[in-house]
Amino acid sequence: MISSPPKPAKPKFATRRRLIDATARLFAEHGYNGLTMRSVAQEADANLAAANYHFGSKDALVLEMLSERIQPINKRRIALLEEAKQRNGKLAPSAHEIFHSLIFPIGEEIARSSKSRWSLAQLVARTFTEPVCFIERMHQKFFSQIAKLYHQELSLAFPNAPTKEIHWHLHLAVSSMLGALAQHRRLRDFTEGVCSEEEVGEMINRLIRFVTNGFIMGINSSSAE
Amino acid sequence: MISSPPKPAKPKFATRRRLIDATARLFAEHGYNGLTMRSVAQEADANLAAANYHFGSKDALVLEMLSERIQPINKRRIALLEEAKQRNGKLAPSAHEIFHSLIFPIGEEIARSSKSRWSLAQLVARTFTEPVCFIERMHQKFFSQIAKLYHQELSLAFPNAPTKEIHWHLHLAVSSMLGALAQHRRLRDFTEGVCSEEEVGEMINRLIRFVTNGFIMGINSSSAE
DNA sequence: TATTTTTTCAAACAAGCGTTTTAATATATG
DNA sequence: CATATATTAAAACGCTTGTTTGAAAAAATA
Repeated sequence: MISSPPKPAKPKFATRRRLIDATARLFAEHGYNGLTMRSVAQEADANLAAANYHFGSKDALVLEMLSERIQPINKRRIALLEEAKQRNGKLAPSAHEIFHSLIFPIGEEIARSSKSRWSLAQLVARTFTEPVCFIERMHQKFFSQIAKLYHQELSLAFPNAPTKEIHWHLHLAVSSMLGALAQHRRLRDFTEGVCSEEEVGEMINRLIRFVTNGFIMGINSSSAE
Repeated sequence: MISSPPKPAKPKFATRRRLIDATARLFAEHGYNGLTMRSVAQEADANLAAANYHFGSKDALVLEMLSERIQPINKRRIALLEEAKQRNGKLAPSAHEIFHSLIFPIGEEIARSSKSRWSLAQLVARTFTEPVCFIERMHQKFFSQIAKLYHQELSLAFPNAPTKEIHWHLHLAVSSMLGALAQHRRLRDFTEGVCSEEEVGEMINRLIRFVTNGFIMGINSSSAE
């Protein structure tokens, strides 16, 4: 018994962890209003009061969960963008590289979250659709700066395109990305079983090409005019 | 007083009307779970029990509202599609005509609903995002057949493209449409005031071109390979 | 080991939910 | 006008919500 582990896998913050993970799953599936403290407690196998003890309120719990899931994705986006810029030397990254850096990180995270794979896709999409005002504010805090960055980068890639055109098409591209993430779980139904939502990588690659094509064609036809 | 109106604008179904309209506004803004019977009653300037009296339940009320708003759009879609087919004679409609018939009717309805213009855009988008199961079922009833129709039409327009590719790209196109509708109200913020959400017609036209380009380029590169 | 701090747990709180009930009122019909 | 029907209105019904409480249990510290 001497070789028994000195610290028996101490579950110090285990409850906190389980609460956040349960919140992520339930928020993705039911949205903010459909998520209840009791459902979180049950899903996390914790007491009803645990969430309020650890986070103070429902809002704070959801906010904590969202920033934990979204911040890494944004960091990876910026990293991939920098990578592409350095790879190309002084040349501006191509539209495909830019949209790859925008969309690919979400695919990575979806693949990483082993169980209930496409719940993260729903979660990201729901961040944009949820009407609760504090989520809107948070999303603005998380995404307004990164949107500015992408607009800037696309302006360098398409120096002849008017600023307004870039704004319009970037908006369409981002909206398409979010729509595709939100609708991903319906892929099988929508295609009558021809396509499966298991193929996350394929969907991400197709999505990147789709918005890249839409963007390039739209920008070119507007500046050619 | 002889010329007084014989029927003083009898408000027979006026309450019913106001209840449905209020439900549409509140459902678009807050979703199913965020919509309460009390908020509907207040918005419609009616008694709390009125909605249950006229419709029986919250579910029935929302269902009635949804079918009333969505069915005309679908009918217009089919009409525009038929129109394009007859205009082209034996030739299959182009991708642009097909996606025009899919997306344009929503723009028409948004323009028709004078006040709170983009609430219908949110409503349509929410129909696809809402997690409540009965809405999913209803949406399936309303949209599965029309999805089949569009797949069929696109197969005629692109006879060399594999069925799976058409399914994938149609799914991406529809997702993009829904994403753009859901995000439309954020256009001004997202573009830092450069673009305004008032320009519904412009956004619809841009959206049609965007998804048409994404679809055509994707399909061509897949069948060329 | 004794004591302090942190975490869990069951129970209860007021507030809001959809729905029902019952009576009053307006409208249409004979 | 009288009577039957349709609609409105206020109050209450159980039930669920987020949050709080106070004591028990566990963990950490000394």
